[in-house]
Amino acid sequence: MPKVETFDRGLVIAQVTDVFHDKGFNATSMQDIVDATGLNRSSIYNSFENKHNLFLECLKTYKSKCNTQLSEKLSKASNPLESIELIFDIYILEMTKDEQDKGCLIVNCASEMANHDVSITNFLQKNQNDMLTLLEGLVSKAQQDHLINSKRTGKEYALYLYSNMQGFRMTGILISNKLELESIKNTIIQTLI
Amino acid sequence: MPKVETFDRGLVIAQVTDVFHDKGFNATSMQDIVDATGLNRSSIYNSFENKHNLFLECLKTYKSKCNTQLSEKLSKASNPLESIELIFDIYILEMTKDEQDKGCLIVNCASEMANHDVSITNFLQKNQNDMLTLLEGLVSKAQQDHLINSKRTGKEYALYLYSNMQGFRMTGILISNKLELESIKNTIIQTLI
DNA sequence: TTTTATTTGGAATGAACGTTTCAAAATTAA
DNA sequence: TTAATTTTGAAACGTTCATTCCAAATAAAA
Repeated sequence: MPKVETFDRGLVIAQVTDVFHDKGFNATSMQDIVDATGLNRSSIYNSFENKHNLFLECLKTYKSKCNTQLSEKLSKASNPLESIELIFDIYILEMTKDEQDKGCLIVNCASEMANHDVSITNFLQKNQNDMLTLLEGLVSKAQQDHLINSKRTGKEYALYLYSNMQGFRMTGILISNKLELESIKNTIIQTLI
Repeated sequence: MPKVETFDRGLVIAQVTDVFHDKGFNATSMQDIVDATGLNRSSIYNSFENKHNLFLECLKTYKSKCNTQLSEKLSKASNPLESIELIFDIYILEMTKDEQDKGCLIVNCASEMANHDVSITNFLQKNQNDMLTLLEGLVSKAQQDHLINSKRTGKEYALYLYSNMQGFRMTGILISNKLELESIKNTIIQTLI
């Protein structure tokens, strides 16, 4: 019976994500979103409820796309230490692609909205847990293979790497020099070996 | 001849900084600032020109207060490696003081506004240079005293530490567990010794 | 083809935004 | 005490904000 959505939901989310990624949540207006998508206001509200929900959906899609891209690349690594290195290589590639980086949507969101909005904070907590679990798995496996030292537990190194990933993404906003970024990466890895 | 400002400019800046620190630039309204200071709109505009200028002044005051606090504490360190450790200890103290941390005003500002506003970007660049210079000085001195290894140059370790400081401040927004934060700090330092 | 459910276009909503205006109040130098 | 100069208070400015409304357009089901 009903008329059906004519637009490509995935494309729209991608377009909106670009805007949010560039300007952040608060500086992005509904008008910006209308302009970026070419959709009518009504269609946006009809399909995404409101700005907040739309942002949350962008966040979730961004996360799952990052995870997909990550596991694709990591599958090509020959060992878990190389996997960890690859994570930073992916970031370096992204940061040096454009002259100035927008940082990580999720890190930026944490800086802007953590502890202010319940649903956002929940998302960030869950994202953090997922990342820590992934990292701990990699570190533990690498420690079993004696690729990473055992001065600290897998949990501790996971936390260290997680903190470094956030710092790395922040640093990349102002520094886009490949050599400097690679130096940071190598120093981070140096701790593990 | 003139009537003179009756309010304490330093206090007002401190009050406004609290609001900006908590909510960020875009989510803070002039009404929030009026409420926080008890001043009249006119007085604010008369004394600080506009919201943007006011924010910039908060940012600069925040930076210089941090630097003052930093050099006070660092002067008590018995050697440059201890100084570096103290930097992270100060952050840990701040992060665990309140249940949930607001992060670093400057890191948050970088995430929200870098590469969007010229005067802000200039401030951030200058702040980054100052921090890197300070860190390089500490590392180089510590290397001369054989407190820090020479696997990498002072510049490289400074960059590593700078990136880690940003990550540390971001991590502290969601994690306020002292043991976890100390573990991260110790792992960061482990690289140097 | 008609019915039914839904998406659209475009205008309108009221609230909140940063900023301005201007007369009144205040203070110091003359 | 007067004159000069600035800060205040309170209201108003025009603009933009997120969101809503409703009629028109649309498309699948009957």
